[in-house]
Amino acid sequence: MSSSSPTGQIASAADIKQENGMESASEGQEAPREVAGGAAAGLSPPAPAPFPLEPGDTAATAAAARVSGEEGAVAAAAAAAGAAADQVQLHSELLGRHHHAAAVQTPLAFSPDHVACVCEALQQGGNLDRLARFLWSLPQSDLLRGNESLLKARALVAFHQGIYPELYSILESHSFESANHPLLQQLWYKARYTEAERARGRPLGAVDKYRLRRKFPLPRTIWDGEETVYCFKEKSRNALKELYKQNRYPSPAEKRHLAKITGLSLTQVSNWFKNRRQRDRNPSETQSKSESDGNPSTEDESSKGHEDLSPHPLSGSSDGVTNLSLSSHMEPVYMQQIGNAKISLSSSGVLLNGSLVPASTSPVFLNGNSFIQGPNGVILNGLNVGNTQSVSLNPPKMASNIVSNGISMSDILGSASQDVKEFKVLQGSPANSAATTSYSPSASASFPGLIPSTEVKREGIQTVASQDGGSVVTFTTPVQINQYGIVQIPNSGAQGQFLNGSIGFSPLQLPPVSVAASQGNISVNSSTSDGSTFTSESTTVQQGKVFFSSLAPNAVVYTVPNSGQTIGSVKQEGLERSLVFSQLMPVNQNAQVNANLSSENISGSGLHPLASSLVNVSPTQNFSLTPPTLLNPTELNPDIADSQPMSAPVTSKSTVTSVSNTNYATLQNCSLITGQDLMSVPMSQAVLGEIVPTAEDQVGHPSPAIHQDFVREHRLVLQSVANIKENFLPNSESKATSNLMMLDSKSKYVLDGMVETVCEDLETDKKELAKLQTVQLDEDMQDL
DNA sequence: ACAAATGATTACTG
DNA sequence: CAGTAATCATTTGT
Repeated sequence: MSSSSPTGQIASAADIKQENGMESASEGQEAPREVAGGAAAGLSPPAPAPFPLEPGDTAATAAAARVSGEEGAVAAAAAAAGAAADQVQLHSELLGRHHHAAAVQTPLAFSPDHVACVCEALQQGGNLDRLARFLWSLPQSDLLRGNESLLKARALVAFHQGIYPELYSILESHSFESANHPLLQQLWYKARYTEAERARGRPLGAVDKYRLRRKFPLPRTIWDGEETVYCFKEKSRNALKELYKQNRYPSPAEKRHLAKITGLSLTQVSNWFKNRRQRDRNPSETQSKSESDGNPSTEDESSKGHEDLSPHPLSGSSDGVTNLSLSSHMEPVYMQQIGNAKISLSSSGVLLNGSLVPASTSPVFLNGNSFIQGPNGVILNGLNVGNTQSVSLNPPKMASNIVSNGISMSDILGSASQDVKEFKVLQGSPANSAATTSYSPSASASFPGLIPSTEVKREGIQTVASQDGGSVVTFTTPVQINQYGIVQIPNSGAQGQFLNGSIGFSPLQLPPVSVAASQGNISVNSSTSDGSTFTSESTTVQQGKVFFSSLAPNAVVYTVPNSGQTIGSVKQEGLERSLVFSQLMPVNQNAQVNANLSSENISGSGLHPLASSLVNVSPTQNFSLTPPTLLNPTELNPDIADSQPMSAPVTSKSTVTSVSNTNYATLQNCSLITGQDLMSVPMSQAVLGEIVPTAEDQVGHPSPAIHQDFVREHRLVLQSVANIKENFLPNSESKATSNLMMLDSKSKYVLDGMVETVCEDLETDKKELAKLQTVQLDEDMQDL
């Protein structure tokens, strides 16, 4: 068909659609908001007490609340932020003046991160006027210049105020993270529509809008370039056709698999088949005769899909562990939006198994099957899972949040214009999909083919991983994952393998950073396809911002490249803001990063909460996790363990932890602003026991002993929760819990979801801004 | 503007 | 709950 649109720019429609909507359709339209809200509500409550955070920290509180998803909390946070905004002004001025001065001294200064947090909070709160005022008050400092949160805020304000040229300028001048694309795209189109409406004095029809979209394609700065036709990506459609050819009535399992592969929701897949059958049945009506006269079905295929059809284009790949790229494009951001949903997280963070870790840099979510992208972060979720399944994140909740970036997004946008509808859709779609959740179910999907791949994958996985089902993923160096869930490992012949079949994220690419690599760490950036991202970030990366590795099913390890040192500490010297995990290596040598997740079934639902939490932005800031390591018993030695603590520096209050669990490990943390800006979280080490998962034992029980020790030694809390699932992944109900913390029997707590993100800015750090004391900020916030 | 293509929705059935 | 048929709404092409 029209398939080919010209390369470049056209297509934006796709995105729109997604946003707008057709997708949303079935699963439940309105659900989204509610879901989000509802879920959240339950969760938050508990949080406060346990938190290590300091009492007075309003910001922190707000953040926490937000994380939890509770609306009220959010509102409160927003309010606080709003209040803060005024004061911030003053500070910001000071900041402007003194920013050179060491942070150390300046008592009143806000770091870019803080500014970003405030921006995010105000955005979420929907308080655009305040946001505008806040922006006005900011100094034109270089420090703030490239701050994405700030740019986003400026774009929102410009939109809200109807200053479209400025809006366009902002959107075109900076490459935004994919997580922010949905929102920014909305602003872009919405502004175009509004201008056109004003110009012609009458409301626009669907066709008019379509024309405008074509006329004003999205700039690549806010669009990954993925094209879609009638809402579906061509690849997805091809996969559907393939299966249809073989079987017009796919079983639920097949549909699920297809959904997973294509990134469409189960409903969409079902609708597609339904429509297809209907149209084949009575060609006269709908269908054009063109296709086939007689036998639509058969013919169709032949006619349409020649290429694909016969050979299985996709299928071949299935086996391939390594690379495949199906179609030409690699990395669209939205790509698969996970089928159901696209989730965007506002902040940055990483979700590992359900837990979040705030990452300063860029986040990616790797989920078992699906992947969610957040603005910055990545979630690694169960990468695969053993037997049954992977962990899935349910989008639903996430969705809501996501959207949320703002809860209020809609509000915001809505206020500006009438078409709330559109936005609504946006939100809705994700949510809906989420609801479906279907993704997870099956497990792996490695490949699109029509093949019921599950089996295959599993095998692979299990093998590698432990039997728990947890699988391990290893990347050697740069890894790329394509939409279909295949991971590519470029360089190396390495051994890196992705065991999971499930992982699917499209967009992620891991840049080959020499530095990182050398150290054995990998950094993951979420970048859009544009090279730009990477480029720019390279620095960051090198500094060690990132990465994660994971290990055993239980444990997760993060590694930080930077220092070189292995174990020990990561102090953060240079890095102030980024998170750093120190490293450790995972079991595999090869692997630089390992992610393990566990498997079993985690139901998607459980994750939701987490996800949701991510979404929010919170004032987190930088944090660093120190020690990472985790290791296997083997690998870890006590020594290491000891050492680590030291590293943990300074400051602050941190918290965090990781949980190991059998089923999955969670890492989370939270951050908050600390006096120093950094939080350090020591992680644990050994926590989980062995990396190797051999047994299910682990699954069942984490090794207590270790924990205890560990714990004691470090303040960290690591816990393994025996039933994480229960706690974490409970059904929808439990979501509430998630945010929070879990106490373990020993009374330690774990923070989950704290993260948040607002701090995407960490990047700004590159510049190495001075660290401003945040304390002040905190205080301010408190005051507020 | 018109028409075709396509995804989604609704009502009904088994 | 899955199928079918009818129908709507949007996307896309002319």
